[in-house]
Amino acid sequence: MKHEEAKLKFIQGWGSLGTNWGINRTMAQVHALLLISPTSLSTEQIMEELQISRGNANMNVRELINWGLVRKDLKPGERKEFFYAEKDIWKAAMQIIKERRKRELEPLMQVLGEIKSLDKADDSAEAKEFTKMMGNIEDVIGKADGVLDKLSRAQDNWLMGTMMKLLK
Amino acid sequence: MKHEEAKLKFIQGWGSLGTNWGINRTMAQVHALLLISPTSLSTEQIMEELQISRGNANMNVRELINWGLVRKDLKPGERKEFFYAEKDIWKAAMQIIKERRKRELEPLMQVLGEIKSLDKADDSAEAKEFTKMMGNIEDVIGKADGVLDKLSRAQDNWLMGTMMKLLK
DNA sequence: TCAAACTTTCAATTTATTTTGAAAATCCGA
DNA sequence: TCGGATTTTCAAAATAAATTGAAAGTTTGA
Repeated sequence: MKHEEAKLKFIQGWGSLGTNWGINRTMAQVHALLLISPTSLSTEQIMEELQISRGNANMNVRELINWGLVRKDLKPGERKEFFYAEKDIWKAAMQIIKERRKRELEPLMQVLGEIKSLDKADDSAEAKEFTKMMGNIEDVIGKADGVLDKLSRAQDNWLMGTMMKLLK
Repeated sequence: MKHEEAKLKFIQGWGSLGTNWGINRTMAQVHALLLISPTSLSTEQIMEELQISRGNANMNVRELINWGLVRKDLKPGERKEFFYAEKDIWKAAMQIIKERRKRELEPLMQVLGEIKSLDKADDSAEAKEFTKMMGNIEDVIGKADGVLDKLSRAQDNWLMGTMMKLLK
């Protein structure tokens, strides 16, 4: 397979993967493009390679920066901004886990906490099942949250070692 | 908080969580509704509770059945179909992991395999970075895939015990 | 076999999301 | 401070995804 062909295929693939995970296609494609680029790229280069508008390119690069997946690379003597992606996929994955945990799991736990304070006077079968389910969900999500939290802090502590054994 | 209010809040919350994970809002809401219902529900009841059309209800129930999260519950003497959801959230989570792994990770690994067979004659910096990155990604994804695979098979083997220790 | 009960399909519509592109804002050297 | 280079914003347009609802299909009891 030729380089250009493979590159396109990868950008495509990464893009549609993103789509399945609630990440917009273009953002994932910009990420893919930066991942495989040995040098940092300007907005123009991104526009050119992906055939997207300036506004779109700008927006998605900004968002990738918010996610902590991409950084600005200011070159001396250049007024333009260049961008590069964290190349260590493991680190990038941890970064994504960390962000999603913060953005989604934490609020959900919060909501579950509120909801659980259900009127105890209501003892219908429905209300009982509901309360039970809330406890159950909170428990499982809480545990998942705990693992992800540990995992995302795990760059150099015991859990990493433990996980690595599982991964061997 | 009153039961009806809490119920609504939960259905809402579960729905918007789904949205962030590439699952359509209604499907997640139907799932939420069935999760907290102590009895199985008919299509009519689902339409009524969520204020959605018959077609929509049918489609999303079908999809939940495909995901292995919901089953038909045929009541003797009733011609209608009723539906109930797996109530053990841990099992449901495993089911989701299993499905997504099959639907997304496996195809991605496949694509990466193809892409890696890159024309070795091309020794530009770009091509080298690309090949390196493909190897890196395949490695991380392969490991994640391995963990998820083990996890989803883990109902009663060693990994479950090991994970449980991490979770304590 | 018929017909009512029920489920599924799918083209048309509605709703939500993404993208564009040009104007406004910002930045920076002289 | 000015003016060109660059980035950011955002209303409008384009695209994508979800939803409806009625027609078609299926199942079942008599």
